Parts: sequence; structure tokens; C-alpha cells
Amino acid sequence: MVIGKAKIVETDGCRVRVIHINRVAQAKAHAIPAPELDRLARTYKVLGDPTRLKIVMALQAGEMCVCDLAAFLGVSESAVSHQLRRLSDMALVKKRRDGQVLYYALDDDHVAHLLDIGLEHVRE
Amino acid sequence: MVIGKAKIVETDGCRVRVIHINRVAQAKAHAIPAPELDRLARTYKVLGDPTRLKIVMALQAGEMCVCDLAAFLGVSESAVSHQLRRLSDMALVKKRRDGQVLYYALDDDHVAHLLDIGLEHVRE
DNA sequence: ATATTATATGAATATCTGTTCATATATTCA
DNA sequence: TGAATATATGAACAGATATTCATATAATAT
Repeated sequence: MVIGKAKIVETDGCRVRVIHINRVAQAKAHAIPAPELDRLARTYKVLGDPTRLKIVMALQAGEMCVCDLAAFLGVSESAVSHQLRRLSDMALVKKRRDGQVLYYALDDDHVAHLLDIGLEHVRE
Repeated sequence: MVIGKAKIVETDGCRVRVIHINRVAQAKAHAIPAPELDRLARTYKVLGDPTRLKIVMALQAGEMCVCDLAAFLGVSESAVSHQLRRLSDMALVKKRRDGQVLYYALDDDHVAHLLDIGLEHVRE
């Protein structure tokens, strides 16, 4: 069944309009596994908040403790702690304890690299 | 005024707890301009949604039109169009018209690079 | 011109998210 | 042990967001 250039195909019991059916098949064949894509999306999302991004940008110059980050950002220490947890969940930062003080740092060089490439794109 | 190791300092009329005051000053001094940081955050945020991320990942293999993307993703063409606009706003994709059909592609090599580094981190 | 196709846009809504406030845990020191 | 400091966590609420539906615009063909 053809309407104009697009074909109507059956996918999972739903009729869908398609123009380049082989291109769609190729995209499906080469798609990365859903769990990996989801994790990648969550990683970018975590960097996609100004407060959290300010944190990791600041950590590029070296580790910082929670209250200093709060002072730097101008938000409550509780808010910083909540955000550090989200960064930590995605393995973007790691922590080191020294007595009562917890020092946070970028988890590895990938993170700094990711920030550099993003900044390059924004400055283009 | 000192409580334990932390100092209480006055910033913008608010009392704030600080441990390494010079590290905070350094972070403030080296912080990138707010508009740039905001744009960077919005860029990551746009990549931080599974639907949009699937779109740009698919576009790594070459341009696609709106209805094919909708077929690939299993969502409405309207939803795809809305998301393409957000990707376009952040200069992550560009479009090319051929008759009635609009073909979307990654805007430049930075974007593909950004995706590669992110994927590397996730796979670590 | 009119009908058809391809995509875009606006409104509406259900869901998600970041902050604050109050409270809990962990570490040090007296 | 008990008090003080540093950070974490849970609940709650205001603001953001992704999708759908209905409608609008743009391009082609008859």
C-alpha cells in the first residue's frame, strides 16, 4: 500500500509511515543496546543542570569539599549533597574522606574530556 | 569568627560556611562566563533524553527524514519534530530540504565526538 | 486553484526534577 | 560518653518537560 512516496508499514501491530525503509532497518540494526543508551542519556542529563555542571567544572581544577562547593555555588550544602549523589551515581565524581571532610573529585579523565569537547562545541 | 575548622564568611549579605577559602576564590576566578555555562548545560540536557539521544545516535550513520525517524523510534512524527527543534536550537543537528522532505544530520564532527566520548565513559 | 503529502507548532497534561527544610548519620574532640 | 562538626537523606513543593492531539504551514502534483 503506497501513498505518495511514503509506504505504510506494519510495525508491532501499528501502521507507520516510512520513506526510506532500508535506512530505518539499518538504524535499528546498528542501534546500541537499550540499557547502554539509557545510561548514556542519564549521564548527559546529569551534566545538563547548571548547578551540577558548575560543580564538575570547578572540580576540573582539583578536589573540593561539600561546604566549599556550597559556598562557591551560593546554594545550601544539602542541595550540593543531593547533586553530588547524582553525579556519583553516574560515576562522574568520586569522593575521598579525610576526617569529617569529604573531598570530591572528577572520577577520571573521560569526564574532563567530555567537558572539553562540549565547551568546544558551544564556543564554535 | 571560627567554628571548628570552618570559617563563616559574608558573601552577598549571607553567612556561609567555608573550609578552604582560597580554593573557593580560585573556583570563582576560573569559572567560565554564566551565559557560556548555561549554554553548555542546555547542550548536555538536550542529549540527556532517550528519544533525542536515539535520534543523534541514528544520525551518526547518516541523514534521515522526520517520518523515518518516527518509524525508527516508534513515536509520533509530531514528537520527533518537537525534539528535532530542540536539537536544532543547540546546533546539534542541521536540516536539508529536498522537495517536501526534510533530511536531518549531525551538525558537525564535534557532536559525533561528544557521543563517542560519552559512550566510552559509559562502557568503562 | 485544489488536493495531497511532509513537517511544524500550540495547547494541554501527566510526569519528572531541583531546591528547601527538617532530621539522621558519621567523625572528631573534650 | 557527650557535644560539635560535616555531610547525607527523606518529604514536599514549585517549576520544567515529553508526549499527544488538533491545527497550521510548506511543497508537490493533478
